[in-house]
Amino acid sequence: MNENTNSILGEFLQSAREAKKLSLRAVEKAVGVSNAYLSQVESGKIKQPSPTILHKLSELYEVAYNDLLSLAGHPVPDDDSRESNAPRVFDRFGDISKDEEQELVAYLAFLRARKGRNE
Amino acid sequence: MNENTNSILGEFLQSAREAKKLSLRAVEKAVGVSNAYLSQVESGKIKQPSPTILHKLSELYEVAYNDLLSLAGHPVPDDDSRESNAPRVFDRFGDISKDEEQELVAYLAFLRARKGRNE
DNA sequence: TTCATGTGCTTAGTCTATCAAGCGCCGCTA
DNA sequence: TAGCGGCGCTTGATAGACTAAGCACATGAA
Repeated sequence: MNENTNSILGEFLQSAREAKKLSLRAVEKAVGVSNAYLSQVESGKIKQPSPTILHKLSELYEVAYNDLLSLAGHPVPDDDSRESNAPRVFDRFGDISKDEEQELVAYLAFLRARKGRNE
Repeated sequence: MNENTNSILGEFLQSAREAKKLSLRAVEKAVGVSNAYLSQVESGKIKQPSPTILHKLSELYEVAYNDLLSLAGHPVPDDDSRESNAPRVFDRFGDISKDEEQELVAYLAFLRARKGRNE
């Protein structure tokens, strides 16, 4: 009950990294996650890396983000958004009212202003 | 710098809960998340609840899990299918980055949640 | 040989999500 | 009036994600 070398997520990530012929430090440089942490994830010591980190790795390794989410034990969106017939809040970006459009425009301006200021 | 009390995720979740006429303790009972924690999420004190919790809430409140992920700032798996009918509304801005699009989607959710509550 | 650089790994610490316990405030009903 | 049960909220503690620093081993030059 103690030794967990069997982390499917860890093994999967290690395979993907080696397939790309990348060292832990190369990955650290590429995605901004410490090699120490990556090592622990691959060895199964860390069980649930955040979606943010999984997303970065999925892009680097060119594997499906959904798969990593699933392997990490996070709920995967498409899986059961179909199962429950929850009304989608955005049925698609499609029908946006004039008011909403105006607010979104303002908000986008705000986002860009803020981004320009930091960094 | 930031003492942010305005959390879009928090307001959205509060709107959804009140729309269902549920107390924090009722939600606690339903999904197994402490009312203390729910209170902090709604007030914006907690920034990034785990996908697992967001998923449970999305089912209870009958809102899209993807939307909650987005509001919480977690990467959302790309639905490549909707790439094609990207919102015409934003054409005037030229290119919108993925990040920006995600923030706009989140903000739209917030707008609509707020409208629903004041109605 | 010696030095330099790259590798995976360990450890100590920080930060934050999450919970258990308990507070004070209401609206009841006896 | 007292008391009860539900309400939102605060606080202290715990667990686990994540990093900085450094260790030990390897390779390959000078």
